[in-house]
Formats: sequence, C-alpha cells, structure tokens
Amino acid sequence: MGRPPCCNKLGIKKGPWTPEEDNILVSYIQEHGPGNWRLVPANTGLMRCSKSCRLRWTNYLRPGIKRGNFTPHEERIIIHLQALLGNRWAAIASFLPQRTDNDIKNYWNTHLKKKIKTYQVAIESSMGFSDAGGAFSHDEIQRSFGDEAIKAAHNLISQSSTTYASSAENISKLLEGWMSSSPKSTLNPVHARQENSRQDAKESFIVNINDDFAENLRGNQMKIEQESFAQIHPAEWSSQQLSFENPVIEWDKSSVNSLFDENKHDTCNYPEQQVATESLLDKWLLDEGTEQLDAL
DNA sequence: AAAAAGCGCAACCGCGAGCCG
DNA sequence: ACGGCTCGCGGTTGCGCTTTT
Repeated sequence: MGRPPCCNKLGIKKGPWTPEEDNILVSYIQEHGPGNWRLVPANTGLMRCSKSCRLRWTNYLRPGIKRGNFTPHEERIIIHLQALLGNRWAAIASFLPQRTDNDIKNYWNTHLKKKIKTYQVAIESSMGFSDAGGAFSHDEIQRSFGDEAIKAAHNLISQSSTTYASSAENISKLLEGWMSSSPKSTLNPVHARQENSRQDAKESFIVNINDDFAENLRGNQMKIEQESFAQIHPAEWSSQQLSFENPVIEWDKSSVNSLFDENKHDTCNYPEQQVATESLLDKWLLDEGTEQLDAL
C-alpha cells in the first residue's frame, strides 16, 4: 500500500499547458520565487498538481533557458559527461546552465545515442566484431569518419580485448569505487535544500568528484587505469577513446594533485575548488582528442 | 493527395532521498 | 526510531508535426 500519486486527485488537469496557465504560474513565481510547490496550485487556483507546476517552470518557463539546436560544443560536453556520469541528466545539465535536464535527456535519446551507435556499428563492422559485418564498407567508414578516426580506432582496438559491457556500465563501475570510498556532498543539507536544484546537483557532483579524484589519484590510479578499462569490449573501448577521452587518463594529473594538495578537501575553499575543477573540465572538453567527435 | 511511419519533445509517472513532527 | 510528506530525478509515454510511401 503505497502513497497515492499526487496527480490522481479528482479535478487535477493534465496535458499541455495553456498560455493563460503559464501566465498565472510565472506571475506567482515572480512574486514569491520558485519553491514550496505544494502551495502553488492552492495559491494560484491552477488546477495542476505541484509536480506539474514545478516541471513546467524548470523545463519551460524558467528564465535563461536556451531552446533550439544544440551546438557541436554542447554535444561534446553531453557525450563526455554521459560517458563519465551515465544517465545523471541533472548533473550533466548543471554544466549546461541554459539547457534543462529534460532537454538533454531528450537530445541524447533522440540524436546522440543514435549517432554514437552508428559510429560503433561502423567501427565494429570494419573490425569484424559485429554480426553486422558488411553493412559498412571500409570506404564508407572512411568517407563518414575520416582516416584519423579509423587509424585511432585500429590502434586502440589492438591494445585491448576481453569481456563486453556497456560503456556506461564500465564508467559507472569505475565511478562507483570512487563514490563509495568518499563521503557524499559535504554541503550543509539544510542549506543545500534551499539552493537552486541545478546548482545543488552541480555542487554535489563537483564535491564528490573532487574527493574521488583525489582518492583515485593518490591511491590506486594505475590500478584503475589498467584493470577497469581493460574490461571494456574493444569496440566500446574505441568508441570511448574517440568520443570521451576519459578524464582519468587525459586530465593533467599534476594540476589535479596540486589542486587537492592546496585545498586539502577543505570545504571552506570550495568556490576556488569548484572554479579550478571547472577549468580542468573545460580543458578536458577542449582537448585535441575531442576533435575526433566532429567526425561523427 | 492521402495514409503510414518516423520523429521530437512536453509532460507524466513512480521511486528514492531527505526533512520534520 | 518511525511514518508521513515534499521534492527532485530518470524512465517512459503519447501527442502533434514531418517525412516517406
């Protein structure tokens, strides 16, 4: 016997929002600010559940939302972060402040997943790993993805073998080790709750990843590099290397170490730590390896 | 021109986390 | 310590538009 869904109440309207409803919601939030969503339907007379109001605000009405096509740079960020974090859309969205998690999720599911799959199939086909052999000729792949991508794929595939798992699973496993060995967000939970949710997600992610990276880099970094990544199927491995440039390998390790030596995980230094981590992320995203994504 | 299929996206749903009495 | 409640997240659905046949 669970809690009844909030949206099953009698008289609750579902479906697309009308401009009038949008106006009411925006006016209310302009006056009272976002939050306390359960009060919104009661105070505005909207026949919507609190959840629906929150969703409409965060995904559509919130100021600063960028709509329309994703830029190649945004695509790269999403692909990298999805590889690193898995389907943690809120965390990914925190690095693209103008995009909503819903938008990113939709874009991933409708565009990027397909793109990457096509690329993987092409590589698998050319390497002879796939039953879809023959679906793509070498020339077709070369035309689509370019010589360098092919060479890189060959090199990387020849370096590894062993069992298959999805790239997301492998990265997740890798991250799990870091996550489980470090405390969750060190933010005051009361304060964190009051913050904007997207910022929370970002902070939580960055705090975690800072500690995790520090642990990883100080501890068994080599072990992780050698063992965890060896579990990836050759074709997946090629895709990851070409698409994701995993930060464990590619980030400037000395900068990361010095960063954590200076900050000693002290949350008082958090803003500086965040800025430094963001700049490292930017560096990682802009690394030359990511250019190969453009071949997609 | 019309029907069918495909696609994109807004919105819904269920669940887990965390707060509070 | 426990249960009720709210909030936020990720997966999924379904509608409307576009493209293909």
